[in-house]
Amino acid sequence: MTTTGSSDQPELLPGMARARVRKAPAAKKGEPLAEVDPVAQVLLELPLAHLDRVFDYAVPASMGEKAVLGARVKVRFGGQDVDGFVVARQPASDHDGVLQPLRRVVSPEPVLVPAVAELARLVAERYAGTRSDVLRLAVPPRHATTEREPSPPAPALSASQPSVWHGQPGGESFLAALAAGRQPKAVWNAPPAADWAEHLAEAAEVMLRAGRGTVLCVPDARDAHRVGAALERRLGPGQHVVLVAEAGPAARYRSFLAVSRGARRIVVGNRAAAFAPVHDLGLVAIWDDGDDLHAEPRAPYPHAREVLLLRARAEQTAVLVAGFTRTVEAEYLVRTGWAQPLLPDRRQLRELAQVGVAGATDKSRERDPFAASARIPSEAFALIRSAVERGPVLVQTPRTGYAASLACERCRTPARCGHCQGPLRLGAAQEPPVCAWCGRQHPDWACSACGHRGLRTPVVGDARTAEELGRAFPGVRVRSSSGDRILDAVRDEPSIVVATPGAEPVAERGYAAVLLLDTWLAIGRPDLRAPEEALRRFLNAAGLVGAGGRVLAMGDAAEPVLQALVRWDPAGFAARELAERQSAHLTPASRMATLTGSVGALSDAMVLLDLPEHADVLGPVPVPGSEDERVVLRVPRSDGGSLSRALGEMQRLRSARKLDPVRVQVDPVQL
DNA sequence: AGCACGCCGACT
DNA sequence: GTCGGCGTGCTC
Repeated sequence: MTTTGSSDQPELLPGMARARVRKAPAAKKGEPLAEVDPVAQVLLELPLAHLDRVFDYAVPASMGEKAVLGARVKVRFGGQDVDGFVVARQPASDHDGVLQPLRRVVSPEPVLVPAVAELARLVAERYAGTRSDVLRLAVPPRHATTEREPSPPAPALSASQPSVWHGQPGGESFLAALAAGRQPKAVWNAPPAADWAEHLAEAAEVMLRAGRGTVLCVPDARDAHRVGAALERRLGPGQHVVLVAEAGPAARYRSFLAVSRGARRIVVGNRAAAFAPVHDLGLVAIWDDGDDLHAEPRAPYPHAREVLLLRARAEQTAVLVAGFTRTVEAEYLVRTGWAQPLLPDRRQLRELAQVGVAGATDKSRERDPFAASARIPSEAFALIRSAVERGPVLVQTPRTGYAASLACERCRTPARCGHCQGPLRLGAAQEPPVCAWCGRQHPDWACSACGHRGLRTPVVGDARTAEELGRAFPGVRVRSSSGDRILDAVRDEPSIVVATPGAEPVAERGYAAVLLLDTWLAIGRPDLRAPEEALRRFLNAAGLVGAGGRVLAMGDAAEPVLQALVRWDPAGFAARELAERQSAHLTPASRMATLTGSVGALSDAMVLLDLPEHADVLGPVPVPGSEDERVVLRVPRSDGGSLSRALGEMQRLRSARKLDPVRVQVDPVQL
């Protein structure tokens, strides 16, 4: 109790305020106000949905120059000090009451530029969250020491390098459109052996030479540094920044400031880089947009691709969505005519890599699915033996403990609910399997592909691969890259590299061969995105092959995912996936959202929720491993905006009434 | 989130 | 007769 035994009046006594803010002069009642625009509109850093609006504050004369647009400030709000950003300065306020003065300008550094403030609004609206949550992702924490350093301007550009887009159909016209200041939109599917980092770097280079900036989002810091190296090769030092949290707070803030101050106009980084305040933004690009790392795990759970697309529309920029694979979302951009597809040349493709499938037919697998002979068939050993003489061989193997649940016992097609297409999970003991989305029981489930009635929980892969290969190839160096021991790159010399998906090192001149083991495990996951995700993982490994190398997948050659791999046809695969999603009313043809919370909170949330007319409500179903339940909402894509608005409105109502929290996720990556 | 205002139960 | 429960509302 601060008032105990004291005759002070802490709420009113100016002395207290004076004591606390001695360094920067306090805003005292009666102090004259700034002559120009004495009103600051401040966006408060509060997590409450109903307070996601600006509040007006008086700007004392002493802060008139420092309380610039985008500056961090401290203000008094409801009796306590809160942080915020100045989002506007105005000559007057339309607020009826008397304005509180700003308490302090934390620093005059304009860290929230208007374009990013607007982007935060768009993202918050789209994901039914608050601007303040979005800004926590967008604006890195201040680092005062770093802020005192200047951001040296970029040196002169080095001379142009030859184009790497040369052999890519449509590539040069895309670059020409960038250079001409148009806003081309493209979905690029890289061919095997492509140096994609170099391609992205060149697009940014073209943009920079045309006088505009670029944001490049890649899944992780390793990829960011790879693109950074390519940028430095093409442009010389000091033209770009790598913006990743892994660099630590000071380095991150230093990079951020170099961008916000306009000293750098190319940013490559992970998902948070999508918000980087690049001046004169001309191009936004994303590599491997199917990678889960692009999905922010903190509220409001925005996806970097969606952030970039919102930004492209708001800031009138070009767009490049790139990857070895093509997500259904990217396919949707192509299908609607919004983006142009850039595909590898078919003839060239055959020369770049020879892709095949071996072993593990259904029959042999049924008999003994884990026999080494079935897992690594003789063709694979033969390929390793011949390839390893020419260079490194990559062996991709599923992670140990790879999540798995119900699939057809015979053909391993994931078991889905006939009603809503949700994945089936094991029910309680002695109970039939249940849909994870709508909760319906399926006592007489039968496989939609083969009619078989038996279900299995696929068993998990193993960690013995490296050991096994070491025994089979004595004298060859076998290394592994996975988990927290990830290799960045391997030399161009004979070796076998066993890696889990996403942890594959880059080979200097490409791998002599790439092997994909146990493909059915990834394909058969009971996830909406399992086939798409499996193909993505396979293509990402296969893409690391050197020109003229060989790729061999262990699995069933009739499996559509592997056929798409063999034909190197991610576009065709994405087109079929999209068609299936459309007929099953799944995202991206439909917009989906989940509500998660306690049973009571969920039920009253649904009462407060003013859903669009054509909304489906699935569930609620219990969330495994918690007391909570979850409702899945689904609307036609054209109603996506209404759904987001309705969810936002519901959250504002709930927040104002201090009701138990309900977590809202719009287009959650995992369902 | 705090903090105030405002109508209905068990205490001095 | 009061002290006090936390339901709704406001915070520039």
